[in-house]
Amino acid sequence: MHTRRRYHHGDLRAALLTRAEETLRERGPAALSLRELARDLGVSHAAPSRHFKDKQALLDALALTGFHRLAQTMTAALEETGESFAERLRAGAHAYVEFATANAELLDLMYAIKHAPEASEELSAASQRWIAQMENLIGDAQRRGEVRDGSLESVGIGVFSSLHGYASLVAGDHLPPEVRAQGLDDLVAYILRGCAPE
Amino acid sequence: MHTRRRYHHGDLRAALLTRAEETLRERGPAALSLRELARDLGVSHAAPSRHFKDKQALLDALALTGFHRLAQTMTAALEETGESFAERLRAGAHAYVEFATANAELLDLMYAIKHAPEASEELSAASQRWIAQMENLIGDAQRRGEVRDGSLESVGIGVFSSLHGYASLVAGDHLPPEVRAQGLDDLVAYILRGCAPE
DNA sequence: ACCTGAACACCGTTCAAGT
DNA sequence: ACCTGAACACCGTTCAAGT
Repeated sequence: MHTRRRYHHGDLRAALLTRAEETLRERGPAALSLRELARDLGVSHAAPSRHFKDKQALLDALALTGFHRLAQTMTAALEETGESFAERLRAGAHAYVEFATANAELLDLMYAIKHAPEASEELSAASQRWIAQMENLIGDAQRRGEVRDGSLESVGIGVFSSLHGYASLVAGDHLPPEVRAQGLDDLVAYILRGCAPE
Repeated sequence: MHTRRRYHHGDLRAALLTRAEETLRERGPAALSLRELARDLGVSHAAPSRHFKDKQALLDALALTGFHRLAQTMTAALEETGESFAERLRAGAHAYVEFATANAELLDLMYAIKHAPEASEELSAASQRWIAQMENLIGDAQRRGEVRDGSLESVGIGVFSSLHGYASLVAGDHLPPEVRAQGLDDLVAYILRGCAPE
């Protein structure tokens, strides 16, 4: 029992990320401090630097885990639904908005402007993965004749923008209550109109 | 000449906001420090607290100036264009995206989740002003028969979401280059389809 | 009214040193 | 490899005191 944990409880890197996400969710990004994380995990304040070269590196890693979880959520949601574009879009939209509201601060971090140059490559790849996911969805629907012709980009840009914009506005609590109530259903109907064949 | 400025150069509050926006733009939000602002303006580090009760209050005030400038920009853009919905939408979309790219960090701040409770009322009022602006635009277009019937909210939600989402994605550099090139034109066409009468 | 100066309790980061 | 302890140069905030 005493050889299992050498200095701390096993995997400091993972523990830091987990704890960081908790405080991010509970007390916001401004409250995130490396020293406090170290204190909470019973480790010296210099220990985190073994795993993250600086604070930004930890934030970048946190954002990356967010994208991975988002991709999983989306995939799971799309597997559990029907084949029609309307059903798949609705499922995807619900999953994205649910993730956004359940992880509002993390979503902010994921799409934050300031990322370290080293991490930004990995991060933008991750952010473009769900764009690709949506593009696949659109491509399939085009082949089924449920979405208008045109390049994936030209049809997709509206879908990404609508979904991301709505999720951001809802997560940030920037929509008046009248809009929020029926909002997602209205949005899906609007997206379907924007995608409908001519 | 020596009675004009007592301790500093006249209006510390305005000077703080101006300087803060400069460093926000040039070095990002993490680089914003009250002490450095005070140093730059040749004033003691405790002076800012006379005008902003804490750092968050300064950030909130900065976000508010952003909303005011955005509203001005939008109004100006809409005054210089034609009467058709297509023209007005295009003008508004261009203005919003231009503002977003020219003030990317500020936009992040404006829509940040974490605002002080006292300021959030004023801020959400400001954020809902441009939503109202868009709703007016939509209402006018409905009366002209250029936009489908339905409540302003149900038609508007798609327009806000699309515009805000696209602006955020572009400002944050989260769109692949292929998409960015023709993106705004594609987006406007998509929004028009989503709004078109049945 | 508006600002200063000192004080307090925090930060992030680095680096020799320990195991 | 992984972590500690001390050190350095910063922070935000508060508060008596000055003009």
